[in-house]
Amino acid sequence: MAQVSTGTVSRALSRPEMISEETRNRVMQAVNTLGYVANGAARTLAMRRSKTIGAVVLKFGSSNFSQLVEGLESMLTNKGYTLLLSASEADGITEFSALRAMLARGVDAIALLGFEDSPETKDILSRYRVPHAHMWSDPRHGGNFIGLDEAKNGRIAIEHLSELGHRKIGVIWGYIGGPTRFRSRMRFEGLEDAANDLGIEILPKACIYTEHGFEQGRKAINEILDRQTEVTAIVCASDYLALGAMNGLHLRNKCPGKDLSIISFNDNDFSAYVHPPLTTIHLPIREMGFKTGHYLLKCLGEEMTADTYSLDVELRVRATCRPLIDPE
Amino acid sequence: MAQVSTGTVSRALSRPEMISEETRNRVMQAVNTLGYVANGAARTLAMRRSKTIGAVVLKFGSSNFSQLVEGLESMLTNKGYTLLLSASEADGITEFSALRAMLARGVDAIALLGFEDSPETKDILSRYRVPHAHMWSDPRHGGNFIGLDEAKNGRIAIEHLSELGHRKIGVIWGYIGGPTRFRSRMRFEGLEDAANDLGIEILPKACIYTEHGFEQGRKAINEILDRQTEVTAIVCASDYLALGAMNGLHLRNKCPGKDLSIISFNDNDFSAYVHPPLTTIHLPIREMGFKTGHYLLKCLGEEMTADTYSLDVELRVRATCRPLIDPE
DNA sequence: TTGTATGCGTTATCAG
DNA sequence: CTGATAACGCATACAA
Repeated sequence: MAQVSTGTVSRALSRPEMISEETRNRVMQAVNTLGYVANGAARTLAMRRSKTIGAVVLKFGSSNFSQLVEGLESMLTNKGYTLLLSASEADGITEFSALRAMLARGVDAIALLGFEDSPETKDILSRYRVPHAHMWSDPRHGGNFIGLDEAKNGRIAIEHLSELGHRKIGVIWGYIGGPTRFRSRMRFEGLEDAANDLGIEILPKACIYTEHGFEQGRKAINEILDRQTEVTAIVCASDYLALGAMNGLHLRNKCPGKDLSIISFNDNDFSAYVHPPLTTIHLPIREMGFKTGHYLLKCLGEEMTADTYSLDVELRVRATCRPLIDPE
Repeated sequence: MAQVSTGTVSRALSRPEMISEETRNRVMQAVNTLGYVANGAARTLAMRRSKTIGAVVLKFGSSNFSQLVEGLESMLTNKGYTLLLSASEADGITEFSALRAMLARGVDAIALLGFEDSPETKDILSRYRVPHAHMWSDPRHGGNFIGLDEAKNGRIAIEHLSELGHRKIGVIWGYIGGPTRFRSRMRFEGLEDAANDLGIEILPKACIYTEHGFEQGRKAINEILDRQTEVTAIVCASDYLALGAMNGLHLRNKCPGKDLSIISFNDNDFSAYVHPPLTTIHLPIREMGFKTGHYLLKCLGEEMTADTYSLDVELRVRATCRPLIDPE
């Protein structure tokens, strides 16, 4: 329609500077009236690059699917990439098969969440030399392990409680299986270290180790209350647990933040919406998505501006209603 | 390596029944030791089908991104499809450009959320004859409009309040722009109709029309309380508003569910985790994702089992702590 | 600056 | 049942 060869059209679209203004206009004209959209499969085949990043998010408890994916996606879109998502809880979708499917789709790089790092996985990943990153894992393991300084997170919680005057505290901790265990463990170690440093006592009788969940939090706080300890504050591993604990307190006519302080890490966003406000340590999940995208695109030789995404956690005291108690 | 032609390999992989057992084994053997994964781009090019569904979720207020996408994704994965996601809030990502990008990627079908249905959009959609579905829109508009019976939802709220004996109620309603406005409007009409039918009075002085959000809910309830009306219950359009309203009650030392009943629609999941439990009308968002996937795959000629996904809403009374008041 | 020709890795058609 | 061969629609090296 523009009276030019296919090659010229191709160049007009992907490298306009190589084409004279006149022909380019003619081509664009035709493109518009025809509503022409280049065939991505053919382009991928020819260029051996799909401009697509795969993300496979294996099901696990409190995975921050939504925030993480949002962060990753917006980063990629800005650079002209798209996100191929595999987050299925369907039966038989294993680590390996999900990965295989991604590779078959021809993704340029892969973001992983909740992977066991099995031999098979490692094998297929290395065989295809696809850039990949493990999200929410231990950043000390290397460049493609994107994650938080969990020990620091734990420390922040204790420091905050210490400043408020708490001396005897309890812990409701959530069990997480698999490779993500580390983040739970690290955070707890940070907790313990800081408690030692600051002269805070973690009463074993006020510590519960349980599954994650609202119900579990409620049960846990009940048990702790039954044990009649002297704790003035409880650290919860996740906001699910914390909200359950709050509810448990209410049910026994105690007021969170007054009779017993609760501080928690918020993996999710909803802990912002409870009353009385929970003291939460905000984890930068969305930013983790940014950082993952940033890393992968850099691996692909994309020009990336300086890494401005800090993964520092941020303490957000949401105690606008009642202050945490001062035990003195 | 298996001493066969490429054609045979292709068949061994995608149509095993056409191949003798012996050669098939030989091929599989080679596939395994080689770690061979077929090139999806080439396959797509040859078959003119990508086995990929695009979802473009335009940013808007309380979109249930996460649940909706999860539902859609699990449906697709079960049928061997994958999800190409575009949910960016990046600048300049318009309805049209997002759609274009999807088409360029060669998706077989498209799921839309939050679309204005502009002329351009319609044009490109019809030009490419790609099966598509509008999620969370008015199901009365046709087969590819997947959504809820919002009028019924409104009615359910009123019926429930009526059964509990409420006679004078208020409403905190959330404004949503764009084409999704309908769901808000429909729901409200259902509310009004049912109120008329059941002899319930919606006091204008206890009605607030506002943006969605936690803060907005808090302000709204404050205003309503200031107006000193006789309402015994408030219907909130979304759980964001409801949680804000709850908080507002607490701040004025009133107890939700005792001094004033609150009922809300829960678009999100977190309203399950508050105290005292909110009476909520659970909206089947995830199921909407299922249904969308079901519809699109059927358009693509996929064998689908009978449609078992009901989009009926479900009233979930979470009043395990304190009952709604009986105003008699 | 533009046209031509070849290759990208499959699937599908058609013989054998 | 299997092998050759021609699309599939684009990018690119090379020629003009």
